[in-house]
Amino acid sequence: MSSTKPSKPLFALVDCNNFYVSCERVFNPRIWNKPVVILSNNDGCVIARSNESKSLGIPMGAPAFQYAEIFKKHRVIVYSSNYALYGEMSQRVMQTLSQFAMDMEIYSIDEAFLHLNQENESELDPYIRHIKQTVYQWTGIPVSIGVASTKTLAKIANRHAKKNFPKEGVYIFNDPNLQQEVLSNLPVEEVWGIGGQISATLKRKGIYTASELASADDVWLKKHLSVVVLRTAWELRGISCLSLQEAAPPKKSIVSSRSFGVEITEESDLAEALSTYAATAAEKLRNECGVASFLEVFLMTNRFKEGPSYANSIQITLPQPTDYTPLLIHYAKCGLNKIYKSGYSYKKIGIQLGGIQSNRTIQQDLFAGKNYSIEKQTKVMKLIDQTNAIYGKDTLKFAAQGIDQPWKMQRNKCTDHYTTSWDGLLKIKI
DNA sequence: TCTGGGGTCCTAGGACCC
DNA sequence: TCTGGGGTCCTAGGACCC
Repeated sequence: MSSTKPSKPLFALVDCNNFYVSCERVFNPRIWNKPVVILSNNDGCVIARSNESKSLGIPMGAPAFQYAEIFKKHRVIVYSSNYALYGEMSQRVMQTLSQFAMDMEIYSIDEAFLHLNQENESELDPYIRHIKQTVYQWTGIPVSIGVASTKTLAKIANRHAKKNFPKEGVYIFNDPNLQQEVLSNLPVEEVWGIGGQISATLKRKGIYTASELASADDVWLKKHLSVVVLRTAWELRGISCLSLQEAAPPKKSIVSSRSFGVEITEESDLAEALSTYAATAAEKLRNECGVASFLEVFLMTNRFKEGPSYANSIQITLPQPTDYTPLLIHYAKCGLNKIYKSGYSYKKIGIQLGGIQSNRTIQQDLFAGKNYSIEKQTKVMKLIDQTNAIYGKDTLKFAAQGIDQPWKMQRNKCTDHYTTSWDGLLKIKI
């Protein structure tokens, strides 16, 4: 028998506190300690809130127009979302975190799992606090950290830290009795992976808390729900079923869609918007070094509005997998033409690229002597991508995307692009 | 007037094959 | 009277996440 015992995995979940709000606060100390909310595209609904806004009872996802009174009454500071800023701040946080762990999974724009070595227990707590402190010092972003033997438990530890130890912002599940107590008090729908439908089924079975889910019957869970829920139950028991995904797996599909600033009726306007989203999706596709083998166009009227409604989608198989924007625009417009019906006011259009494979597969055709034009296409797109990367998005774009873009989304309260544009640099008055 | 966008995984069921 | 059975692949749709 081998003498080396495999060390038990230990996961830390690092989660940025009120991330979008915190990003804004880094560049604007005047909004510290004040209620702040960040709105979705078209300034539609609330997607991030400061603690002060949460205390005012403003829920996540609240339509902004329904809360206009409350915003006014409590002088809530309202911003449009500034994704250029948030994306860049996220990179800074992730880069900082990468110094502290051999293995790390970037789970979302504001969350990362770290794989910790099984430290001496007395050293673990100060180490975690050191990570938190360093991220704050280097980026200005406050984070909370939860540590446990599985990802699902680390999520719970993190939430527990945020809720019950906001000052420290750190919680480690290292006492089984305390862990059991936390799980007993945690409603099952707050467990990671348990949403509305599943929790409703669980409650019909008399399972209301995380600890009841942990001790539920495996066979029943598998039969009436799924292996996903079964895995979650195991994770709650401390058996790690979800491993760290260090490298982001290649994307299987890429979506680009937006609601319009104003509703539009003409096919020509829809085509402009669709071409723009096709160009965005194609750029993402090239960043992934992928080519798409089919695309889907979808189109819809305002689902919240009374009156005639229409929604449709169409899938188009491309003659050959490609990442070439003009071709994707062409086929997207063909799709639009097939599903467009006049007489409706449209609210949203979008494109999904699917059947994504590595672009190396297709480049082999180069050597076969056929399709030599692919080489040209690749050159052209590379040039455009590089130009836009250096001089800013849309420095070069396709005529099909339109000039006036009347459909463009509204972002009336957007802050400057402090970190990604020369014009956005902070100015200091002396 | 005004209600986001972008992903993943799993499962059931149909098509198809031998 | 009589209508196999088992396996695989694909797709649509459901559920969930941030």
